[in-house]
Amino acid sequence: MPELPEVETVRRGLAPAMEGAFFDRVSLARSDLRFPFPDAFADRLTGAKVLTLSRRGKYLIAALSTGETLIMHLGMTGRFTVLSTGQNGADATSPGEFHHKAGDDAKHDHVHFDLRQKDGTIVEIVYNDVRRFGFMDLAPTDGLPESKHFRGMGPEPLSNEFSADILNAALAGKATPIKAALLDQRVVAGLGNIYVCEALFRAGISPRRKARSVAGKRGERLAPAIIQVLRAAIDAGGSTLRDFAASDGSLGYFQHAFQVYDREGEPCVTCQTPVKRLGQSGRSTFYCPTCQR
DNA sequence: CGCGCTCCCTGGCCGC
DNA sequence: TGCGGCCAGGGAGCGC
Repeated sequence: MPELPEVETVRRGLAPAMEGAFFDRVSLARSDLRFPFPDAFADRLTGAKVLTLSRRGKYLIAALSTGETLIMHLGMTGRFTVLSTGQNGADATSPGEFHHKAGDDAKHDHVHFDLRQKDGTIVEIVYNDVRRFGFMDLAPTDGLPESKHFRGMGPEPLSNEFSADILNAALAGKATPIKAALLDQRVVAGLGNIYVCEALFRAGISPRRKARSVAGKRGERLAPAIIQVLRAAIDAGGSTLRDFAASDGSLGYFQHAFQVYDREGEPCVTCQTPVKRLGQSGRSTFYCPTCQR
């Protein structure tokens, strides 16, 4: 479940291999993931230089020298593995040069990128996605914020565009439970089920409370709680939870710091009340019925 | 338009 | 030991 911290961790893992490098070869094992790849996907990438690798919400964004941007979403189980062949391209197709990728099944390797580095070496990046909820797209770099994946997306929670006032304004008038509101990428970008549960716990707010009743005093607590839990998770290198591995194959440790998520029946870290599980908008919500009001 | 629900996809896990 | 069913969940789409 890569959410913002995990995607940021992946970005940091991929950036050294991608920024300033050229797509030397692109190959697809199938014509679609969650959605079909865009027309001539491989051709449009081949030869392009990666100018920057950034992130918006849960999306990875590679700005290219061609005027297009490569947009990548990891869905539920998407992972990137960086394979250094140590040689300049000739070895890239030699099976002996491929490093073993612990935990991955090659039958779910869907995309291969060969990236030619400034020093001429080739670094291979493999995208593996068991459930194929991830996808890739290309869009003109010019006007990207208004393109379909980003239009209407809420503020980046770790940027200056996010604050308690901004959050309160987005929640005002919403009758939906605060849990559902925070999962809505138009309210704030990058939160998923885990970090919404954790942020609500840290802010002492019940996931069942109407969003509009959070706007105000509780919103003053919620915005900092969101920022803090995301920062802590990024610092820990992202959580791993079942399917996730960082792009360099290492695992994060934030999962050990979950205070409510996936802890049904276990004692609340604050008051010892058993953590409750609740179904909301088709997802599980975990919360402390005593601490969260 | 806002809101809530289903679907997509696979593998891990649980109960029988 | 095998098998059926449930669960994980981000985002698109659809219906009310």
